[in-house]
Amino acid sequence: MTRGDEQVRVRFAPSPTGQLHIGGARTALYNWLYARHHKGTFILRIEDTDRTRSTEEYINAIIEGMKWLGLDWDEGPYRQTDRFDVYKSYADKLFAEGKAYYCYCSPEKLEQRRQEALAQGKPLKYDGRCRNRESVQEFKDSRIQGKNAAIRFKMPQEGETVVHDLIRGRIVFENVQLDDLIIIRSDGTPTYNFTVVVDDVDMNITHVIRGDDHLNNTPKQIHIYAALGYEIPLFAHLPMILGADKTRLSKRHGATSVTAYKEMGFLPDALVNYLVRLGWSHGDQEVFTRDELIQYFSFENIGKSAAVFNPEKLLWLNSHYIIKSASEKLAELVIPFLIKQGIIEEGQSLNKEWLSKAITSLKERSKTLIELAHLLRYYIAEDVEYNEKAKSKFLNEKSRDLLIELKDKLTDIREFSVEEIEKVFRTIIEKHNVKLGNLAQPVRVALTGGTESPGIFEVLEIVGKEKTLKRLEKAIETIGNS
RNA sequence: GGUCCCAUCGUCUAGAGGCCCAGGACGUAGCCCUCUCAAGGCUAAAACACGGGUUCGAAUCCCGUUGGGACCGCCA
Repeated sequence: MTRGDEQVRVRFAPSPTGQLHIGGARTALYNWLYARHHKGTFILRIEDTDRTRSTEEYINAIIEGMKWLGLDWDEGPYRQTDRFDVYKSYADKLFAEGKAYYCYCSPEKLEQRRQEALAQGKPLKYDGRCRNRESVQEFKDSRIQGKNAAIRFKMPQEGETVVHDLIRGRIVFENVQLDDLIIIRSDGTPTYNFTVVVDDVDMNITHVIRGDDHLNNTPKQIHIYAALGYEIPLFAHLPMILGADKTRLSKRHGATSVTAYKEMGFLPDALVNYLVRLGWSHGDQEVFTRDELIQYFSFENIGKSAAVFNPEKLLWLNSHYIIKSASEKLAELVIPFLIKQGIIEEGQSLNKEWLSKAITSLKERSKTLIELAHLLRYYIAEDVEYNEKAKSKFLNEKSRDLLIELKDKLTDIREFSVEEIEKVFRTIIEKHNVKLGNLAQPVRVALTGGTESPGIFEVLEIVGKEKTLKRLEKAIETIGNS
């Protein structure tokens, strides 16, 4: 049995030194899709061994982000800080077997040597001066003396290491290039390259799917897997996500966290759909349901080159998903945005059916939930504020009589519906021999404050008879006063 | 500097030697629809980085050049 035939076990292993990043989210997504496609296990593991930079807050943010995206995990979240004794025992084992050694070089000394090497244009590699000189006894003595030593892993110094990457194929590394990396710091805590391997071994990970910024770490990790006596997992290194200037996506390119996109009014499905297409494709298809993604996903269709993050396309997908979403669902999602924009009070409830109807009229005009909430204001608020240009262009003597007549006629109709309202409009424009626009635009300004809105009959119906008449009255007064 | 990776429209991509004077999508422009704005429909401009091979034939395979990126930590 080879690795590829085993029950798939994959993991997403973020470090909580920041929010869940767009790039991390895509890595998580690909892991998730791979696991779901193969009916395998998806594990969430928090790599928090950097105690100075990891925070509880970020751990929560990552977990919330994963949940929001709908990427559910089957095991975990495991935390590496809970597993220090595990790493320690593996490190001791390696030391006992002569596969690791203690290093007494101080961080300052090492940094100094690195600088010198850099200045001389030499490779930045640990020179291995502690590699062969330590015996177990000497180590114990040094401990007793209170000297803190780090533990380094003995890398092979000749030959080559081949990484068989599922996306990139065969990649060969010369072992001379490999550094004897530190696996346990002098304070006794384990380092990243060691903990990943130990955890992957312990959790029986079959496929390591991660960003290709880890590609250069892979040969080193392969030797650690081997030293631990574990079969090497299969690797898939994903191309990076870049900013518009083609450098690694970072804060200066704008919003980079999943949370930020949530707050900007994006739908999780839109983000997922956008992210999945950044590097992966299925023919010409652009829009996918989750089930389709799970069904179609495979490494074969993942590209090798880095992708530039394009907010415009995300926006298009988001508007697409908003249009496709049920209004009833959007009615729930938009509430926090209405509160934030001060359109409703916290705890204030709106008639659900009415709100859904209002949203149906606005969906195709909203690229985000923020925009949707903003447009909703003229349906919900008691009053509207006029856009100055719109006011001077449409609320004037030319429209005054039409508005008065409209108001009178609307007052009399029994049913305040699109059909009845339209009849009234038609009667008036025929009588005065004007185009619909001559009446619709002034009414639009009166009802919404501006010149853009859904169909005017629809707007009237949703605003309702009482408010419509009130706003028409106010518009007529405004004309009179100007 | 060393190592590794990558290279099709502005951007995401299709393309597994002939189906490609390169297809789709976002964006851009124009037109249609129309009470406005959208949505939708149609149309247009827009790319195989360069140079050598291999081959009857190359976007596709090989080599080189150039360009970009990542990593080289007692960070992850």
